Amino acid sequence: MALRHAVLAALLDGELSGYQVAKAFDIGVANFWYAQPQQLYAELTRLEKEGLVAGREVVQESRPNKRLFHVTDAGLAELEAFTAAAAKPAFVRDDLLVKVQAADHVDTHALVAELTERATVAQAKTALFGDLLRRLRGDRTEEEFLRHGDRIGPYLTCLRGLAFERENLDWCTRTIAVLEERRQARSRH
Amino acid sequence: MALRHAVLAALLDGELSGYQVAKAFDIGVANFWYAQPQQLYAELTRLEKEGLVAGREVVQESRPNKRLFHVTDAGLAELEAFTAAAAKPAFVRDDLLVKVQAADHVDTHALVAELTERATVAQAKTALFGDLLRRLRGDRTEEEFLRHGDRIGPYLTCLRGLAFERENLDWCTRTIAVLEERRQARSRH
DNA sequence: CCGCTCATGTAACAGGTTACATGATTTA
DNA sequence: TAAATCATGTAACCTGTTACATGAGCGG
Repeated sequence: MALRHAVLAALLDGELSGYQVAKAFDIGVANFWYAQPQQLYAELTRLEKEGLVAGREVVQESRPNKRLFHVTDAGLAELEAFTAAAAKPAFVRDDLLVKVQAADHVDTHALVAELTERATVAQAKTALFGDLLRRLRGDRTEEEFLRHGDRIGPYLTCLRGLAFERENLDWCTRTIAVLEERRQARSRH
Repeated sequence: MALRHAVLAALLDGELSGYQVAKAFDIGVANFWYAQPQQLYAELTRLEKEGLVAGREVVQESRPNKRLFHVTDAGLAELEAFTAAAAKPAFVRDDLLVKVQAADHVDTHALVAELTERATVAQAKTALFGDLLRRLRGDRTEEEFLRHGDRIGPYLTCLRGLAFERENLDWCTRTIAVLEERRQARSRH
C-alpha cells in the first residue's frame, strides 16, 4: 500500500487536481513511481474518505470543474509513520532486460529496434529531468541549493531519476553496438 | 504476463530446480526482475502444463527430491514471440524515493538509517555483480567476450544491474550527506 | 473537422503479496 | 541446539491493468 504514500508525497508541494496528479505519475514522479489515472482517481477518493487529503471544488468556465487536493494533518502523520517504518527493497522489472537476457537464443532485429526507441526515450527524459533540476534550484548552485533550499526532496529524487536515465541511455547504446556487431560478424562468417 | 518470460529466460542456461529459480529471482535476476518463491513454483507448474518447459524428477538421498526444468522448443518459440512484441516501458517503484521526496516534511532520523542500509546492500550487490561478470567472461577481456562469447545475454543484463547499483550507492551516499548536514545546520540554528 | 488537452470515473480481470503449511539435513 | 538451507506448495487477499464511458473547448 505505498501508492497512497507516493500520492501524499506528490501533494506536498501544493494543491493539485486528480488530473495533474495523474500527469505527474504518467511521466513517473521523477521516475520513481508510475501509476495510471484510474488508479490515482480511485486512490484520491479513498484518501479523502479517510481524511488524509482534503479536496475543494473549483468551478471553471471554459473547462470542466475540478477538485484541488491538499494533504491534511492526518495525512502528514501517515507519511511520518510510513517514513519511520521499514521500506521494501526497490525492484526493477523490465521487459527489455528479459529480452536481452534471451538475446542469444532469439532474433535480434526487433530487439535492436526496441533498444533504439528506449534510448530515445531515455535521452528525452535526461533532458526533462535536467530542466526540472535547473528550475528547482533557480539561480543557485546545486551545493548552495541543497544546503539552504527549503524544498529539496523533489530535487534529490530527481537526481536519482536523472542518473537512472543516463545509465539507461549508455547501456542501450552499448548493447545496440554489441548486438549489431555480432550480427554483422555472423553474416560475414 | 511477463513473469513467465523472465522464467524462460532464466532457464536458458541449463536445468534449474524451482528452488534454484527462486533463489535467482530473490536476488533479482541481475537485478532486472524480482519474484517470490510461491509465484515461481506456480509459474513453473503452469509453464509445464502448457508445454513451455519440461521437468524431470531427480531423486536425492540426503535432500528432498527435486524437479529440474528446461525450456522446450515451444518455450523458445514463446520467447521469440515475446521479444518481437512491444515491451512496456520499464518502471522503478521505490518506497525509499517516496520517503526522500517527503524528506522536508518528516523526521529524517529513520530515513538516514534506511539510506545507510540501502547503501550497504548496493555495495554488496556491486561486488556480487562484479564477481559474476568476471566469472562469465573468464580470462577474456570484456571486448573480446562480447564480440565472440556464445552467451552474452546474462552478461549484458548484469552490466545494467551493476550500473544501477553503483548509481544507487552514489545517490544514497550523497543524499545521506545532504540530509545530515542540514540537520546539523538546523540544530546549530 | 480531427486530434489533443482537460476532467473524472466504473467494472472486470490479471497479476502479485502475505500468510499458512511441512519437514529433513547441514552448519555454526 | 538453534538457525540456515534445501524443497515444494495452497488459499485468501490486495493491487494494478485493461477496457469502457462521457463530454466540452482549443489549435492546426
